[in-house]
Amino acid sequence: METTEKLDRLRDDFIARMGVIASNDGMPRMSGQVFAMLVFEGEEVAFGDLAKRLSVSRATISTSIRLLEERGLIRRINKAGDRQDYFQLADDAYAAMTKFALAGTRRSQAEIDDTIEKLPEEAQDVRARLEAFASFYNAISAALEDAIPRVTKPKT
Amino acid sequence: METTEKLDRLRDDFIARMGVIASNDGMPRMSGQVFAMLVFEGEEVAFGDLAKRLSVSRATISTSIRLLEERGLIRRINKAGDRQDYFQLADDAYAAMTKFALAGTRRSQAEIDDTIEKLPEEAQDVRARLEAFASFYNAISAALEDAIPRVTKPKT
DNA sequence: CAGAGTGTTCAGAAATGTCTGAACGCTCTT
DNA sequence: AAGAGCGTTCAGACATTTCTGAACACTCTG
Repeated sequence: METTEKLDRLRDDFIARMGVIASNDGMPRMSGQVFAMLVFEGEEVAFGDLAKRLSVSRATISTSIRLLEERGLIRRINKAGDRQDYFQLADDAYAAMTKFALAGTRRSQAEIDDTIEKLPEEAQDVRARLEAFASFYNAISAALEDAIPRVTKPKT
Repeated sequence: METTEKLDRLRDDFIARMGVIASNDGMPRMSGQVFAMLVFEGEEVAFGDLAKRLSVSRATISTSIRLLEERGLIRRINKAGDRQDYFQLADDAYAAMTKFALAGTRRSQAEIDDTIEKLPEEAQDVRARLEAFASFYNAISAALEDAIPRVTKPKT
């Protein structure tokens, strides 16, 4: 068997799995697959190739890419003399991913804190329980924060 | 205004928000709402009351509860002389939640590692990129692991 | 300037996820 | 035994998310 063919099968399998993982994490499956493709390839991949190799319409690629760009996970490259857009993993994709998760836990904590503030004085017991819940999100946030430097690409 | 009414409004608002948070985290909205209700109430809540106060069928409560029990977030209580089941937050609900998230990141890492193992020798560059991806999940896993003791309820 | 190629948008189709109502097995009461 | 009340299951209704195809604006080429 060709080593190229083998790599192709492996890549497709990898992409499929990452799609599932993405959708478990509350993210569109397709965005996970685009991300996986870029991880696997390393080199810049053209917009049109993404659609072709993932067997999906250009419209879908467009919206998937918008999400990934918004989160700072990929970057768009404009090659001079080529009308197509190319894409590549962002420099600090993993740090960006962690920061995004962190923003989520912070937001959750803020929602709880907001409820706590509105509680009447008498509801001491409710307050204590909500504070425990908020502490949980706080601990997770702290953990993610600690992780950021560890996932950040060391400067070369 | 009655302080009880105010609490009721606050509770409903809290429950609604936690439903949204749950669904953002890739978990059924209803499970998040049941969880929120139990956090807010503190005391045991009857199966029937959950359905009534969340305006949802008993079937829905049954499946929501199954999920929460499987994840170790709540516990079921059988009161002698009462045919209804009651529910309460599990002792270490937040630790269980963290462990569940940890299991997810570990699984993701394992999927990547599995692909890495199958890579042919020649594909050094692909290997390096997948390893970076796996390291990311590894760092997050480590961070969550560190968080477990911090979210665990201190023994009284 | 006409034509081909690009990425984006959006209404609607398709797929997926979630909720319900009815049927069921169980236990307790009468 | 019969009946009432409980939690579970599952097919189907419903709602939401995700994908597509067509229309569009833009740019480059001939």
